[in-house]
Amino acid sequence: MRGSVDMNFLFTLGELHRLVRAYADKQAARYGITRAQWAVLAKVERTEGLKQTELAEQMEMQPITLTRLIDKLCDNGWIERRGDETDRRVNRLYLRKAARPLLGKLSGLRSDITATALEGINPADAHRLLAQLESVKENVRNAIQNPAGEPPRKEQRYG
Amino acid sequence: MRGSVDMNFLFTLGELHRLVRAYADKQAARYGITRAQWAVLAKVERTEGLKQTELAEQMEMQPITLTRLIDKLCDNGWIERRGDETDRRVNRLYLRKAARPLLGKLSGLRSDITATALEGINPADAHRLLAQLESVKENVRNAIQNPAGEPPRKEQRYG
DNA sequence: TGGATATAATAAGCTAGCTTATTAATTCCG
DNA sequence: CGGAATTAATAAGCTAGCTTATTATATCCA
Repeated sequence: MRGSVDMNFLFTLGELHRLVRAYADKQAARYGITRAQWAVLAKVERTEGLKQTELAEQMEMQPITLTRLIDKLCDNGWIERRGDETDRRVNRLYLRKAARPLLGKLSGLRSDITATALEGINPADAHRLLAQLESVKENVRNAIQNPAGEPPRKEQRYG
Repeated sequence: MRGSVDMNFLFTLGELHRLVRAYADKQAARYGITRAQWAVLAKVERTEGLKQTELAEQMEMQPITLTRLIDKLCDNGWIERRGDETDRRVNRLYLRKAARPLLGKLSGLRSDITATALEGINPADAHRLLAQLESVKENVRNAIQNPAGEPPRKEQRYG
């Protein structure tokens, strides 16, 4: 039995997230950016040319949530939307030069925050922790897509 | 070096939290409550008579955030505020009878959600995972209270 | 070919976080 | 005692999530 684990996993995650967000937002505010916007910027850095829907899916968020964050990143001149050449519904996202110095600073900040958060946990354990979090993510993603009691649906297609 | 861990901890936590919140909120909506309100209700169940400030501190949230959640729990008749007898600034929180059946259902739901999330992780590993998350919480709480570069301040007192 | 359906992005309005400021009550101490 | 400082709770207004609905464009198939 998971007994005592029942008591805590759901709410511990929420409390931890609240603390980490507060801490990261406070640090990132020095550079005029929030943690949520930073996450988007980091994804665009890693994979330029993504569609908004693709990015939203990768970040486990709804497209409308992403739209607002992108609005702010564009307002600050860090990224830009470019229309897709063959599908006029689609925007693709690219870095602008102004983002470069910021990205350098954020890279160092990410290391600092991670080191602070994981202090006292040895590298092997930290690695396993991350892997377990990814595993939990996968479990929850599956549960959302295939709710218990409903048969798993096939991939939807046009038509 | 933590190398690859740098890449992922901060944002993985955010993505996991988003997924779990979406999942838990969808489940809890069947009972007319949100996950955030549920967390407050569960704390009050465990420790009746808490002051709002004490509860906010335990939940790692700001008092004003808690005020709003309590408003809704009171509106629904699940808890009530009672003035402290010796300090008229203070509200203390108590369950109302109407919360009992709800709490029973939520208890089962919590087990289900935890089981879903931690599927495939054996109990010993799940236990260690929880302990590590608590440890990370402690690290971040300390970092917020004693920012690097500033000397740790003594406990503040009246006067 | 053209209507039904699907998709991409966004708008409106909600919850839940936050910071900063306000009000009422309490405590400290000169 | 009485003023200064502190604390408890809340208000106002922001960010970032969400659901539901809208608009424009693209695809499928009869």
